Parts: sequence; C-alpha cells; structure tokens
Amino acid sequence: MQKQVNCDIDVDLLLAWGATFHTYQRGHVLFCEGDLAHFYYQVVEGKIKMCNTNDEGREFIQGIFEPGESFGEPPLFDGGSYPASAVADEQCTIIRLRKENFLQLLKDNFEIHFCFTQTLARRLRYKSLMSKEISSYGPLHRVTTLLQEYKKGRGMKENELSKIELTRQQIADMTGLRVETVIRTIRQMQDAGNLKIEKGKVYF
Amino acid sequence: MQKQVNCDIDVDLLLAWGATFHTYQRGHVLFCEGDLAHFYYQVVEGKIKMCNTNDEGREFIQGIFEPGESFGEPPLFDGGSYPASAVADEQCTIIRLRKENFLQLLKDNFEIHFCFTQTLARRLRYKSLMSKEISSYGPLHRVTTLLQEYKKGRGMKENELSKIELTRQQIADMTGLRVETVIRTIRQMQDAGNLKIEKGKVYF
DNA sequence: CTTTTGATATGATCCAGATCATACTAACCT
DNA sequence: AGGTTAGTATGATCTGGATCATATCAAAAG
Repeated sequence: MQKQVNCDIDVDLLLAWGATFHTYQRGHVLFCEGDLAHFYYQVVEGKIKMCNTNDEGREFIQGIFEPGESFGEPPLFDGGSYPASAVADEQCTIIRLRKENFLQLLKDNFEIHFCFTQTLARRLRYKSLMSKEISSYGPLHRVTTLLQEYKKGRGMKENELSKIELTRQQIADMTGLRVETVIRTIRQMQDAGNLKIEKGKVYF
Repeated sequence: MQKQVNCDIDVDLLLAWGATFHTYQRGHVLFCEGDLAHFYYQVVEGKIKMCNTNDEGREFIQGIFEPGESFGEPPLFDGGSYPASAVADEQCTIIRLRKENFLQLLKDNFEIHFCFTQTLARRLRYKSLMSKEISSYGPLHRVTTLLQEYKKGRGMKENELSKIELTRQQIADMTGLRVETVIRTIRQMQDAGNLKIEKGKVYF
C-alpha cells in the first residue's frame, strides 16, 4: 500500500519566484512533442493531457494531470525536448515558472528538489508498469491494471467502488487498445462482476 | 542531438560512505519485482538486466545497465517496491551503498542529487518513447527506434555503422515482440539496406 | 576435430484484437 | 419537447504478428 504523496510547489512560493497564471480553453496546445522546454508547469484547475500522436493520427496518452500536479519536467532536467505534447483536456488554469528560476529554486531548497526526485521516481514506476502491461498482457489485464493505478493515483480506497472519470477512448489511448476492444472488455468485466456500469459511467 | 551524460557516483566517494563491492555469476538475481529496496546499486563491470516476467514466463526487459550506470533507484526515493527484478546478464561486479547513507549523501551534495534527477528524467524519456512505440507502431518502427536509442545511449555516431551487442531475443523482450518477428524484421531491414548482418551480428 | 549449446533462420498455420459499419444513449442546448 | 453532439454498444470481417515446427549456423568446450 502506497500513500499518495502530492509534490506540488506552494503557489505563493511560485509567485514569489515570478511565476504567472494562464488559462486555456479545451483543446489548447501548451507545447508540442519535440519542442524545447522553457517553463516549469503546474496545474491549478482543470486537466492537462500529455500525449503522442502517431502517423495515422492515433493518440497515445502518456498521462493526465490534475490540480496540484506538475507536468513536462523531464526536459527541464536533461536538456532534451518534450517527449509528448501537452493539451488542455478541459478549460484549465496553470501556473508556470521560467526554467532558470525553477532550477535555482531547487538549488536553494533541498526539500523541494527531493520532492521532485520522488515525483520522477513515481512517474517512472507508472511507466514501467504500463509498458510491462502493454507488452505482455491482453486487454482484460491491461484495463484492470490501469483502473487500479487510476484509483491508487487519486487516493481512492481499493476495496470500495469509485466512479472512474475516464472515457472508453481515454482508457484505450492509455493502454494501447481500440475503443471497441475497451468497451467489450469493460462489459466483460461487468458480466464477471468486477465492476459496475451505470448510465455508461464505470464504477470500479 | 543529445550528449551522453554519465551520472554515476565516483567509486572512491561511495567507498568513503561505506559502500561495498559484490560479484555475481550470470543469472544471479540481485532483487525481485515487489521487494523493498535497501541499497543503491551501481554497475562496476558486466551487465545488469532489469526485467519483468509474466504469467507464462515471457520476459519484458525494462533496461540493461552497463558499467558506470546505476539501477533500481525509484524505490529508494518513493518508498515503494521494485517494479522489476535485477539479474546479472553476465558475470558482473557491482558496488552498493545502504539506502540511508545514499540519501544522506544526496542531501549533503546538490550536484550529485541533481545528477540523479537528470538520470531519472532521461529514464523517463526512454520509457515514454518505448511505451509510445509499443502501443502505436509495428515491428519495423519499434525495432528501428530501439536500435537508434541503443546507439544514442552509448554515444555511438548516428551516421556510421556500429555493432549492436543485443541478441534478437533481447530486442524482442525490449520491444514487446517475438524472436521470430524480430528476426524477420531485421532481415527485412537488411534487404532494404537499413542495416548489415555479418555472422548473425547486427551492424546499424 | 567433434560435440554441445545458444542463437539465428524460415515456412505453415492460427487467432486475438483491429477495423469497418451501423445503431443506440445520455446529456446538454435553445 | 426537438436537435445536436460526444460517447457507448454490438455484430461481421480481416489481418499482422503470435505460435508451432524444424533446420541451420557460430562459437565455445571437450
């Protein structure tokens, strides 16, 4: 059992370092796969989706970030470009801080720096888990694992049903499956009594 | 173009903090998926393979670590358990340091701490890349990307042929494909002039 | 040199999940 | 209420890569 560690930086502290707020409409692209990174980003309100789009326009969702979570950090540290694009999944507000200021902030503050190291470690764990799933298991196992991770990631209790705020399409794009396959798999899980569907919404 | 940043800790420094050397035979398991972490590990000689084994005994290789590289860090930071097992891929020597000492070392030394943050960021990038590949592309694309990453990761020049020190089976286990598929794909790449095969060895 | 072992090679068959097509449902808007 | 849209549902068909089977090759070991 792993407790939820939320590693966001205090908004007032960010503002003191010169951070600014920005609001975007659903669908707005904050940055693209391949771009260089200039800012540290943190979600204040709404949801940010980080994803790759392949040749044929199919999406792979690397992660969905909610209020309090930061996103797009790797390039700030390793100097490379973004491995995925960031898109506002609904209207949302973010706070961002210039890269140089962010790095200085870390240098001045061990606790915050260590917090980021922890965040990266957790992300790495999620990615290890999902790539294992995608490469070794079938739809049922993949979807089950994703749903479990989803619950764990938002501090929901393992043993009781929670409403899953993901569309079938999103689940598909996070597990490397097609919508139809996810829909069929979820129905199958319902038939087996592993989850509930109510007005199309999934409770797991 | 990304330059290779090697983020290992100086061996003498590790020894000063109480680290110890250990030698293992090919096949020795250093720790298992699910175990709790007690040590920081760094390869001195040989290769360490981190992998998951699924229900039917199929392997997924999360990474292969060579001299100078550290491995199995995430659980040291986030307090969770290992997401994969570590196995000596050939006879090898590693140096390890107790978790508490390692964390104190980071606390005392910003440069080293930041180096780890960078390492985690690079690993995260590799995983983002591979999970995108595995979920969105076919064998040809996946193998090509893996080979490119392999070269980049060891500072080989993009434009000239380098010998790839990976078996077809390893390539399969890193890309979520079967040996036969990898063999056929590599032949196909040879026919298309994208690589050379000499006595079974791949030059890319 | 011969044997053994681990890796590469290649054809034949099969099947889970993708793809295609079409319909239904829920929620929101005016 | 009717209309619009985004998401869910379900059947029919197709196919790329898995699986199975068997052969060959290369290097190490005896």
